[in-house]
Amino acid sequence: MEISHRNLTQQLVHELGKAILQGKYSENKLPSEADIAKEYDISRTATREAIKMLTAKGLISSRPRQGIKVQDIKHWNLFDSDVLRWVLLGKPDLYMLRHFLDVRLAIEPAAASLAARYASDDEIIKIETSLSKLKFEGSGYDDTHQADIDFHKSILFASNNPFFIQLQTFVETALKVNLHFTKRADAVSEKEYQEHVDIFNCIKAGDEQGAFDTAAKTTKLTISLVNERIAALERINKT
Amino acid sequence: MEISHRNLTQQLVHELGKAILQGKYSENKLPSEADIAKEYDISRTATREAIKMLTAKGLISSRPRQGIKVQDIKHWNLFDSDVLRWVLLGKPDLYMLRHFLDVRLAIEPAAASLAARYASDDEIIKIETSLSKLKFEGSGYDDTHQADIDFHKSILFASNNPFFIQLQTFVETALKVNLHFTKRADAVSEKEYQEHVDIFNCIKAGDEQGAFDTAAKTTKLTISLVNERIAALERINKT
DNA sequence: TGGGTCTTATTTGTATTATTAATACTATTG
DNA sequence: CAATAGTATTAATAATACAAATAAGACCCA
Repeated sequence: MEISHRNLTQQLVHELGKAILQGKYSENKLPSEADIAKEYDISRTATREAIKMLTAKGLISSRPRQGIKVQDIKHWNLFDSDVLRWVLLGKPDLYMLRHFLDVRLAIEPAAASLAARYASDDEIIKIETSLSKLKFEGSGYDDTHQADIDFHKSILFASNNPFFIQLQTFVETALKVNLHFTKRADAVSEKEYQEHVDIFNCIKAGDEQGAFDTAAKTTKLTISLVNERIAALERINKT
Repeated sequence: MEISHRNLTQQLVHELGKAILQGKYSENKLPSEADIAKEYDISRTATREAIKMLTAKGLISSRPRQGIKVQDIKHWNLFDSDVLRWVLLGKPDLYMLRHFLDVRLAIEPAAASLAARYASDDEIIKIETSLSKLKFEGSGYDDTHQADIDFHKSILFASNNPFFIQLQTFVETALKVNLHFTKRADAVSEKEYQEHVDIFNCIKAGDEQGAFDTAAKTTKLTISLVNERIAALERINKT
């Protein structure tokens, strides 16, 4: 196999990352460095650097004489956006989507609550801007969903907590990948828009509990929808 | 400077990680690969591999002719336990502690709630075991706190959500580092123990809302303590 | 003078080769 | 049979050379 030009190491990281997450390597054992280098027709140096990057992300480990092994999932840095993308691309299933939604349910109400307490005027304006883009009728599907993503990101940013801020890319990556598979024809509905407005109003008013509750309500609704789909799927599998 | 033998790359990753987080590199600019290699008396190959690992963790970026630069904090993988350790060791301040507690407040009640729904019998037993070690009077300070950490970890594990499970090392690292700075003479108090018991009982009974609330209550108490200390600190700084 | 283009120097990126270190496996020997 | 020494495999490190990218300045021309 060959990979395109420009940053061979980065390319290989991506190729191997995807391959690992697709379960391409049986028994969690990768080929030796030399074999990988040969397979992708690049030097062992570049190969080793790619291996090191994947090691840093917790995906693999390598020891002399033992070779390169895939680590247990509990070591994977799932909050690394690369890893997350590979996971979601590798197994785009409803269960993983629910797991992810459960994290959002933990994160986003908390972030909204913190935003209600700490957001600066600029940060409030940022949230409001993406909210207005969400409403704008003439915009296309992609723009609307980018505005949706920006809305969530700006709330995380406004939390003024570096951990939540770091989760911006986490949420963005997951939302984008999920759109691949749950793409709906309609744009954001009026009801959804109203919920976003409610969240914003609570944040602007400094109502921490209200921001928490309204944000939780929105996410919970999505979760119940996914749970229904999972339940339906399981009924089909049983028969 | 020199670094000890055995896994030079790993050692260098750690040295550079700590140095970066201590703000050792002014203007966010690191020396060139060649200079770093010279400084630590290792080859450029090993240096590059260390650089790649730090790049994978989002700490730095490197481009030809431009050199190696420290990335903006929003790119750091704060949920990587290495990065987290460097952050906490680099700036052991109360503000970062509060930020971390705010994340715990988001994570742990949610995990407890999921555990109440999904925990298997084995996972329940695991939680109970660490709880019993927490109570055992004869155990020393370190053992008690390890049991405390294990209690929180076993709840995360019992959530059966890979994202929360991944946060086990996150919580463990942060709790251990924080103990360095907030070390109290007393062990876990009777009241704290009782709160842990309450959380466990809710999980065992499958009471999702109860597990959420009791877990949140415990963390909120700690947060208010830290907030008081911060407020006191700010009063001192003003005068 | 202003602005675009070319050259050059610097730094990372990649390749190649060799040597060392760690370790699983094997054979030897008491 | 068991402890030990040997052997083979693979990653770890090193040294070196060259390629590619690019920032900065030189240069040219309208």
